[in-house]
Amino acid sequence: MKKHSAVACISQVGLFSKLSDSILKKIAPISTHQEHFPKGSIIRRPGDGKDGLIFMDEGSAKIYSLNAEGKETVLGVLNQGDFDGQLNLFQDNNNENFVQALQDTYVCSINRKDFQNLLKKTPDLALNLLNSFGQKLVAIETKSIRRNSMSAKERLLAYLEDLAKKQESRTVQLKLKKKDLASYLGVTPETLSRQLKSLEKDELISVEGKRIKIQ
DNA sequence: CCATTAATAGGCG
DNA sequence: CGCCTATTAATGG
Repeated sequence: MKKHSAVACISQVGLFSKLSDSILKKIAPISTHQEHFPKGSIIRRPGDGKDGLIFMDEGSAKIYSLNAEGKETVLGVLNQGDFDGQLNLFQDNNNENFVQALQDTYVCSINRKDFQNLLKKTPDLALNLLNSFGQKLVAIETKSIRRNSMSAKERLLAYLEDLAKKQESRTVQLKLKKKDLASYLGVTPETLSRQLKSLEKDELISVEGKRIKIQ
């Protein structure tokens, strides 16, 4: 395991990144460091009694929920520096989502009460939090619009373009299994498989397993 | 290895 | 496009 610095962990989280060192040093001692989750293990589950914010120090995770029939709906992916669990910062109830490690993952967390106290004393952090919420809202909105107005093929391509921008490369690496990506995009795995083929035939992309090159 | 899960293919409504 | 079934590929123990 790599050497872990509390401040280093926190400073790479987008939510905290613009804060001054002196504030980071205040956050570090009250956050929990550093929990390891092996690939496939569940980081959060409904009713686990854990509250507060989690942030990804290393690795990635998927957020999903289960419907009444036990089917999984993938809501999103957490990558290094992302955070989740904000909802229960403001209420006592746990939300109904699962978070599962996609690779061996290290997670830092801060509990609700500590975070709330910190928020009161740190206006900059409150502002950052507000901005982060705004970004999440925009992301959810984008996803919703795509779902309603774009074909599966267009949605897939738009997703890949987003990923290319995020990963800063025309060759993207899927973190999700294709069946999970299908769930995220709101299509069946069969449809995803066919659309990938179709995009390849259009010479818009080329696929090698989970590596996809965008032309 | 074997067993399970994931990915693909083809047919049909 | 989703659903179903069959086959193949990949994964994990």
